[in-house]
Amino acid sequence: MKPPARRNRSRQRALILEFLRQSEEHPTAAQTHAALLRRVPNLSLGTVYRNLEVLVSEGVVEEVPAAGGARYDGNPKPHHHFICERCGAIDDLHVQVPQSLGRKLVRARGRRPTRIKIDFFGLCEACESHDSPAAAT
Amino acid sequence: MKPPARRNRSRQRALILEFLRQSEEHPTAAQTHAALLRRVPNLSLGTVYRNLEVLVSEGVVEEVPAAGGARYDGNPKPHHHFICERCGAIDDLHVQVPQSLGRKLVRARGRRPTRIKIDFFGLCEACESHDSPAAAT
DNA sequence: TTGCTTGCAAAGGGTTTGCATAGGA
DNA sequence: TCCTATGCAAACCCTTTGCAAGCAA
Repeated sequence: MKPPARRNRSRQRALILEFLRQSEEHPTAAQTHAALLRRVPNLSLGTVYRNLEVLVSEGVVEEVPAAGGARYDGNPKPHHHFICERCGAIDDLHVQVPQSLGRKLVRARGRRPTRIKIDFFGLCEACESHDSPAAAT
Repeated sequence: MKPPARRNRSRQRALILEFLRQSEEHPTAAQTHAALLRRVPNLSLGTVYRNLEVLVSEGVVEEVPAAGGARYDGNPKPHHHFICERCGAIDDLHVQVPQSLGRKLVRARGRRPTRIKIDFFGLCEACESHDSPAAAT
């Protein structure tokens, strides 16, 4: 089997998790690093990456592949995303997934999904209000 | 406005699109490059990237952000993905999305999604059959 | 003391870009 | 001819890794 890795507590890891939990913006590794630099002046980017990997493997943080680099989500509850097609901002959504979706899939393919993630694309509030008639793309 | 870029036909671009359309595996740029190298011996990776960008901007190819690099999907019809949690393989699915999903979202947030993408996670057939009791992760 | 963690810096891998040449309309 | 597209290689991220020193248990 796989013995759960023996780990020490580390201030850095705790701060990274805290930051991701209180953040709403699904930060990248670099953003996380920049934000924590104020509190841990010589925090290294490598440490951030290493700890993100640990947190993801522990299941307390989710890695979200995105154009321009992975983003990290400190929300442990299953949820979905609303992604702005203009600025790329990601918002958490807690929409209930109809059971029928999973059932359909089982019927269609004989596959049994363990997890379903839905991405809704559209304009976020900020971009929608900036959406003046003459605006360029 | 934005005058649609004037473009020449190019053998390379045509072949890239053809390859993505006939492929079922959502290839990466590198895989696309490797596959076409047989037919265009000195095709350059840069050309592949440049053309993928063009095809994506034309809407005939979809870019799928994924861990380990972007993947490209030549299927122009809206569809969803079944992603193997073990090997990362991506399968196209044509499950019908309940209208109610979008409606719920509009009610909950006042947002109007233009597009909904669903990722189903689980084990692909190959990985499921390899899933012997003593198998390591 | 033991061995997990960190910082730092170098190395990797994917993607983009500059430039001179080749090719399509 | 005019302008787009290509090939090649260097440049650019983002991410991973090696190593010696630091810290938790």
